[in-house]
Amino acid sequence: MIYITIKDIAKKLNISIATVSRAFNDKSDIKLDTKNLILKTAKEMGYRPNPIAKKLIQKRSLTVGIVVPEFLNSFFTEVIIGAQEVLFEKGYQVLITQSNENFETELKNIKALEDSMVDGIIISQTSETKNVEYYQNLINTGFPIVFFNRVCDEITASKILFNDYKWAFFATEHLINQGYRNIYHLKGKESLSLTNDRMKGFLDAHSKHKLTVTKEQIIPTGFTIEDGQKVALEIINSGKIPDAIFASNDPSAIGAMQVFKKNGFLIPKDIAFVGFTESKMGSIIDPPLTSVLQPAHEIGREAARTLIEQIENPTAYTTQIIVLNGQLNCRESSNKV
Amino acid sequence: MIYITIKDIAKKLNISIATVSRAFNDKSDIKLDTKNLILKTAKEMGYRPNPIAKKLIQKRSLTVGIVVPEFLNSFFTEVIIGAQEVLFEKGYQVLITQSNENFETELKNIKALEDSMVDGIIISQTSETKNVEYYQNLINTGFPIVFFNRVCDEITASKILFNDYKWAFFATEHLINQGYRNIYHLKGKESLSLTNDRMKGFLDAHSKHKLTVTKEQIIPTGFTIEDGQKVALEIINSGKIPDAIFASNDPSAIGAMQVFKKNGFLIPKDIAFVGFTESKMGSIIDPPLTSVLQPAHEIGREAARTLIEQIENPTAYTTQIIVLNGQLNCRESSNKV
DNA sequence: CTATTTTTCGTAAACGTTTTCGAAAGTCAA
DNA sequence: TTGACTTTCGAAAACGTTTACGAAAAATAG
Repeated sequence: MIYITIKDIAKKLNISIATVSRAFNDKSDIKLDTKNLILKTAKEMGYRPNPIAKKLIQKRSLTVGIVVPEFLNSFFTEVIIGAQEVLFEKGYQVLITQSNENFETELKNIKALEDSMVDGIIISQTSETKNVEYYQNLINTGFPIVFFNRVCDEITASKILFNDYKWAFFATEHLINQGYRNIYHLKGKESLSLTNDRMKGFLDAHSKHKLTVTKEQIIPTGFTIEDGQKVALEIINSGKIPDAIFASNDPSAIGAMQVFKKNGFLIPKDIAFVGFTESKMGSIIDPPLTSVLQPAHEIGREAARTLIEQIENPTAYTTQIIVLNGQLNCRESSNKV
Repeated sequence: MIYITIKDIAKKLNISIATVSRAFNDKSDIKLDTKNLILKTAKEMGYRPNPIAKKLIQKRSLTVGIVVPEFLNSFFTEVIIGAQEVLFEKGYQVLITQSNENFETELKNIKALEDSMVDGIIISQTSETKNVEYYQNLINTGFPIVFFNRVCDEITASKILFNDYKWAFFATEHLINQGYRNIYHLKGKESLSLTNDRMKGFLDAHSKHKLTVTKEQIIPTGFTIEDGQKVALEIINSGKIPDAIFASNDPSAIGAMQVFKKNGFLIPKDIAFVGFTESKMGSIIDPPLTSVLQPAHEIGREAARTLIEQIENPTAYTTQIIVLNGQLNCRESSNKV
């Protein structure tokens, strides 16, 4: 690969490289004629500016990194698509990494992105993330970071959030309104604040309707289909069967639902299900799964917007907490007849 | 953000920057003592090498780009995960872009990646891709590219393929063996070679069993759930109902299946379904969808391996066509009882 | 026509590395 | 002690840009 540089153009036109550079950067101190000449011959020669050199001198990479815990579920990929839209529009490159729900990998990703000199990072943490120190240090140096979805309360930074409490409350209340009285909650990993928020919503909905919740009704679970299956088996084996399950995400709800179905339970007659974070799978499974729709696309766009603001205005910037709205998609899985 | 450079280290230790550089690059011409001293003080000072400067001088970015048509379906994300594994291991950064099944966007992505000076590209084209010129030019300049899954026959380059013909043949034969005799094929977009390969497999399986195929049995379709739903409606409205459908991917099979179910057809009793490219959704839908499993993960790894080979050995390299093996996951949707 | 301002351009330094070349210092044998 | 190697290091150029500074040229004012 042979690259044409501004030197080549300068030599050919017998002018200085400074002038050539000016032609490409919309500088005022260049005659229109020469500018056009340069642009024309540059095109003829097949010149393409070297972004690496530009980055080196401008100390900006025009690249931002995105870190997600996984991308097999469509939630994160939709967020990414949304973020990419606004980032591309503003001329930013996007580096995507996934942590495989593993904190070590997450840190590696962050460091790799730092090494790539990204101008900022959009991140949703793994469910294993505990060590907050690294992030806080990074943030303290002024490095632009925006968190979304999976965040730690202890970190002070801009966050794009969903009102997990409110929607968990609504989802639970929906079940209560349908007449369900013995509802179990599959809550996620302890380290995430969304876990507690959703649980609190679950609890408060019960309080509001003067229903008590016992310890057994709340079961720590992971976020995968397999986790849901495992928990469902345990419940069935215990012999105490709830009449409804509110899971803190769709995959675990689906996993549990599969196992109950396989064991002869009718849904929603014997046991109802509500998930969280609307997934394509949820609308396809039989019966279709009631779930809280998170505005994934909008979350991505908002995160990107916030990050760009922080990058391009580092001094005036103050951390923002943005809470987006959702929707409860009621479907058959929770429809008491 | 204040960066420590090798200059700072050199100044502090009263040595030259050349020596500092040598310490970090495992060069032989440096005393072990000084090397250790440099490494130690560098660490103390919080030095991190500037990858941009390194790229500029080394004319290599140690970054490769991945372009996929979409990533809402798990196939492509799994390929990406596989590719990332081997690329990260070899020290490469990965830039992921998605084209939204749009050829314009695909070209934009390619150009953005070129501008980022990636060392090579792994790509699966959109179903709209027709203009082959751009790629052929790029390849002719010696730029390393590896294609996978969605490829054009006219382009000569390294490709990681799946034997679409063979597995479409097996899938069809499976239906025939189950006793189905009036099988429709939802084929994909014309521009992709996999479309024709899968159709040929479909046809040849019929020939082998001395069954004729009429024109009506082959229906051009898109790759989404919605496309499948649309086609299913058309079939139902036409009044001529096949006893089985072999779709050229899972989403279109699932979409069609949903519509048939909703219209009172029993699956697989009234109509059987077979998909292609095993998806998570396929195993979750009721009844579970028979589908051809593509080794997505392995495809990614193989593509990465091939690309790295080409990047690191540009002269000796010859284009490779690698064909990977699959598996037919027989499930209830095609199980004639 | 001179003086002043404005426009246009070239020189050179800078960004943070790697690397070539040559020189200084150390080692070893005779 | 001398010469020949070997080891270790520094000076400086290079990668492809941008940009501050100043000078030349052109335009304008008086």
